[in-house]
Amino acid sequence: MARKKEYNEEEVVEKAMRLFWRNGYESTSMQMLEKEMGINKFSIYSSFGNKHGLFIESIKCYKSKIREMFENFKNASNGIEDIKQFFYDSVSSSFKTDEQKGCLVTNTYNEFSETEDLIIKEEMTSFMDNLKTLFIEKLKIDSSKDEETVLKQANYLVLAKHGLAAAARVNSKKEIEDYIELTFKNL
Amino acid sequence: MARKKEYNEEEVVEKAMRLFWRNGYESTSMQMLEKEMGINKFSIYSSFGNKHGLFIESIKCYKSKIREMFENFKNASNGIEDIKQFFYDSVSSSFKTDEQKGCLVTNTYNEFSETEDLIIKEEMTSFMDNLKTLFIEKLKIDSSKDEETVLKQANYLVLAKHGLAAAARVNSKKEIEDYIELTFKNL
DNA sequence: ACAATAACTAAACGAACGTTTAGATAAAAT
DNA sequence: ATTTTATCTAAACGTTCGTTTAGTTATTGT
Repeated sequence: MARKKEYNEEEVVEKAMRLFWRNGYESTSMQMLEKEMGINKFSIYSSFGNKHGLFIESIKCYKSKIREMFENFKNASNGIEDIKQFFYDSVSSSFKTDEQKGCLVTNTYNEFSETEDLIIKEEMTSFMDNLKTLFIEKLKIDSSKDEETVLKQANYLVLAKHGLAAAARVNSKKEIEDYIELTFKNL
Repeated sequence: MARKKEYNEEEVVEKAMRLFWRNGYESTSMQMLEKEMGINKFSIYSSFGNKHGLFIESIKCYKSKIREMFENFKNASNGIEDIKQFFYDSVSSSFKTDEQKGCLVTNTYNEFSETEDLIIKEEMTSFMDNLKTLFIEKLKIDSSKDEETVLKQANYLVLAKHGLAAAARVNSKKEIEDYIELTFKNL
């Protein structure tokens, strides 16, 4: 055998994730990643293959970080009120620090909207489909709604969530809260 | 004197604008611009200084292209119904061709959200402030609304418009129409 | 103690970027 | 017709990018 790694892969990938979250994929250079992760290029390449591989791991890391929030959402039983709480939760990290903006998955969805990167596409689609299914589930708790209304409102909420994540990058807390309140006014 | 330019600056800047609109600023290279504009690098630099200067001119070109839509909106007198029509108008160009996605200003707003580029910031802010003022104006036509409600709804609409432009890049026509319809049910 | 080998540092790679420059071309002014 | 000068083509500039490679260091098993 030989010497051991001086870093923990899970730890450094979380640091990479935060950097990608802050700057996006293209704007984050290997040089910046070296500095942020505290290890050098050789180590990054030997652990993650290349920049793309590191990014995929970063997205998976992000997903696991927000899994708890998703579980809370899934297990709640107040219907629409839970969706609203989920909206608030999903922007709360933007308030806590002013470094992480919006949602990494949504940011990526926008940055890669014109790309043909199938791996990224799959990660995005699974996230969005999952979200829509959860919305439908919550909306159906109100049994007075017919199927068509549920689907329409689910579409609406997915786009609203998407827009919210985009807006969270540039708008103020007050503007965002006004937006969430009015979004749920009529559902 | 000497020979004349073989190209028209207004014409080539419009071609550049379409390319920036399609790909964003960073992803559009001078090489792509050469090809799309039909002139070579030297001509671009002598006419617009540099890539940044060309981009600023492209944004101005975009703004003048949508000015007509803004004028129609400004001169209409049906209040909220006009805002709704403006939302439909602002995504209609995404339907006509599937090349231009969303709104160039909003795309730029997102791409440059972390930058310190003051010229771009100013172009974005003036656009967004202008939009909000117009929304407030239209909302006030309904005199039963108090000031606070008007401001709250204006915030809501600005974010909804922002989100719509983001969503227009990735979502289907049906999803977008559902979104617009439900957005205005909350007012 | 020593050989084996994984993990480290640091320099270099080719490609692409935005930008500049040198030289050929063509049109207006004299 | 000749000179002047703006516009053209095309090659080269210096940087930065993601990636690879050569060589050093340190830890483990024998």
